[in-house]
Amino acid sequence: MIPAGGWDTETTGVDLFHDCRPFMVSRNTGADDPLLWEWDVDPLTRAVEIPDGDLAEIEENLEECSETVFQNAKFDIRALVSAGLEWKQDWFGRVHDTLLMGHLLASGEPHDLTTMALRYLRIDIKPYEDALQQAVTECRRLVRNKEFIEKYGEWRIAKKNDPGLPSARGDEKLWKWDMWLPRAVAKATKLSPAHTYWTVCRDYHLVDSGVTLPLGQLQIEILQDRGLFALYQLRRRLIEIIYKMEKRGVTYNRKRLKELRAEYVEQAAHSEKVCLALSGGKLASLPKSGTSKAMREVLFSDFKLVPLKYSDKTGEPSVDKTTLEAWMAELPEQSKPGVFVKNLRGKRQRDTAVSYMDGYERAGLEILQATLGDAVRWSDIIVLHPSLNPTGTATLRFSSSNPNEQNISKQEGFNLRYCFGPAPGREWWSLDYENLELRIPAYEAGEAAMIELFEHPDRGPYYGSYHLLVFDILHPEKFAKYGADCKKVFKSTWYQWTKNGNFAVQYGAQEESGTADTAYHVKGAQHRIKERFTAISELSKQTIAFAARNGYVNTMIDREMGAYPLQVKRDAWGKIKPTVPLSYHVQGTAMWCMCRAMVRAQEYIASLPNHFTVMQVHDELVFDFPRSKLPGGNLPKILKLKSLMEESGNDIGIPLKVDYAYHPNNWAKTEDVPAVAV
DNA sequence: CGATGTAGCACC
DNA sequence: AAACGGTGCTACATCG
Repeated sequence: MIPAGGWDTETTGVDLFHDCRPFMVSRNTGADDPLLWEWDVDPLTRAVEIPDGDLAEIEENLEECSETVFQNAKFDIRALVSAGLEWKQDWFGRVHDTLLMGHLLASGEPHDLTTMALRYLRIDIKPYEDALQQAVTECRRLVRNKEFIEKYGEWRIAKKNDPGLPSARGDEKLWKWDMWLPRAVAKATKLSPAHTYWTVCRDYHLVDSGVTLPLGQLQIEILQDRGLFALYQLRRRLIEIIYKMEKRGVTYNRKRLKELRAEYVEQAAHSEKVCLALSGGKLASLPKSGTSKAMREVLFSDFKLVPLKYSDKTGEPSVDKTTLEAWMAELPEQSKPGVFVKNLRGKRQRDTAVSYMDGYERAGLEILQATLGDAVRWSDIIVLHPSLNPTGTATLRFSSSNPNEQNISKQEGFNLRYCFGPAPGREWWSLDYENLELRIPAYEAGEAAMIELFEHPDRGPYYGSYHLLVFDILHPEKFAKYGADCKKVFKSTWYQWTKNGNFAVQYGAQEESGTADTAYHVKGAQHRIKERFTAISELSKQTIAFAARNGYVNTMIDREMGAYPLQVKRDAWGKIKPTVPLSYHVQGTAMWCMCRAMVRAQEYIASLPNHFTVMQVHDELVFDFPRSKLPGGNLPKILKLKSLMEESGNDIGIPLKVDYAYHPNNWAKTEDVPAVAV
C-alpha cells in the first residue's frame, strides 16, 4: 500500500496572516484509525495552545506520506505553517488537491467537500456539518449572555471589526470561525463527558478528512480515464506558486494612501455639498451607495432626466455609471442637472476609492524585518496578503479576495495603483499579454484583418489598435480627418464609446439585443462590424453548437496536455445562453496560457534569490525583484520572463505578445528602462 | 439583531 | 424568456 494521507485542518478563521490558527489537524491513511491532533483555543484571546512535540509529530507524518491529499491544499499548508510547522519544499510535489480536481472534472458545479463527497462517493457528510453549526450557534449565543460574561469573562468570538480578523464581515457565516467554541464551553462549564459539545467539532472534522483521501483517489482515476490527468498535473503546480505569491504579498505605501484618501474624502464632501445645494433643499444628504427615493425624485421629477434602463429585479430606473455618463454627454456642462450628475458620479467614484483604501488599511500589516530580510522596519510600507483562488470562477480565471488584488483602480484621477509598489530596496515589473482575448479568436478563426493588425503593430493607419480599426468602420469621416488622433480628439466620447462597444461584443453581446449598439452610440454598429469579421462570427456559431450538444466547451488544445473542458451554464429553461460559449472558450484559453506562464515563470525565478511573483490580474503578472544597482538592470531577467510567457502561445498555436513595464517607484508609474541596461 | 437581497463600482 | 462573459466589496433596505 502506498503510504498516503488524507489531510485536513480546522482553523479559527481564514486570516492566517493575522490572528487565525489551526486548532485541529488530522491524517487519514484509509486503513488504520485516523491520527488526530486537537488543541485548546484560549477563549479570551483565540490563541491556540499547541503541546510540545505535536508539530514535530505532524512533520514526521507528512514526511512519511509519499502522496498527500487535501481539499484546498494551499489553505491547510498555510494553516500548519502559521502554527509553526516547517513545511518542506519537496512536499509540494506530493500534494494532491480535490478542489483542483473537482474544477477540472466539473467546472460549473460546486467544489466544496460536502457536495463532492455526495456526488463521487455517495457519502452524506452534511448532517455532521449541520450538527456543528447548530452547536456553534448555540454557544455563540450562550457566551454573549450577561451571566456567562460575568462568570467566564468576555470571550473573543468572531465578529466584524476585530482587528485581528480583517476578513470577518457582517455577512460572513461567522460560526465557521468559532468551531472551537463548543469544546471550549464544555471545558469551561465542566459539562459531563458525554455531552456532544466535547466532540461535535471532532466528529465533523473526522468525516471531512475521512472522505478526502478516497475522494482524491477516485478523482485521480476519473481524470486518467477521461484523459485529463496531464492538465491536472500542470494545475497542481499552481498550489506552490500561489502559496508563495500570497506569502510574499503586495506592498503599498501608507503615506501615499493616506494622502490620496484625504484628498478623495474632501472632494467627495465638496461634491455632496454641490448636489445638496442643487436639490433645492430636497436632499439632506446623498446616499453613500445606491439611489434613494428622494434622489430619484430630484433626478426624474425635478430635473426631468430620462431613464435609460430599469432594474431587472425591482423595475426602478437605474442611476448607475452608464446612465450618469450618458446624461453627462447630453447635458450642458453648466446646467443644474449637468453639474449635479457630474458631482454625483465623482462622489461615488471617490467613495468607492475610499472604501477600498479602508479595506487595505484594515488588512494591511507592517512589514517585519524578517519578511524582507532587511534591517529596517518601515512603518509606511504595508503588506497585504490577498487570497487567490484558481477554482473561483466557471472559467479558468482566478478570483481574488481579502482584499481583492484584481480590482485596484487605474482610472485617471482615481489611480489607486499609485499607492502600491516596491518596498525600499525592491522594484516591480509588470508583464501583460497584449490583446490576449482578441488575439485568440482572431487567429483561431483566421480573421485576416485582425491578424494583419496584430502582426504589424508598427503599421498605420491603426498601429495595432483594434479600437481604432473599429472606430474607422463606424466613423470613417472622423477617422479620415484625424487618423490615430481620434483617440485623443474623441477621448471621452466616440472613441470611448467604441471601446465600450468593443468590450460588449468581446464579451458576447448579441446583435439582436442592441446592447453593443447602445454602448457604441451607433445604431446598427454591431451589424456593420460583424459583416467585416465573418470568421469570428462563424467560430461563435460553431462553439455554440458544440456547447449545445455537449454542455461544455473546450479551451484550445494544448499540444502537450490537451484541452480543458469548461461546463457551460444554462438558463432557466435548460438551454445554453448564446452569449456564453465563445466567451468561455476564449477566456478559458487565455487563462490556460496564463497558467502555463505562471508555471514557467516560477521555474525560472525559483533559481533567483528573493525574486517573487506577487500579483496576477488575469492577463498581467507583477514581479517584485531586488532593486538592481543600475536602473533597469533587471531587464535581461524580464526579457527572459517575457519570452517564457509568450511560449504559452506555442502550446496552443497562436502567436502571443507580452509587454513589460518597469515600476521602480509605484505601480501607477511606468518608467523608461535606461538604454545602458539594454 | 442577524440574514438576505439589491445597487453600485472597481478590475480584466 | 432573454440576449454583456468572469469576479469581490460596501452600503443600504427589508424581513423575520
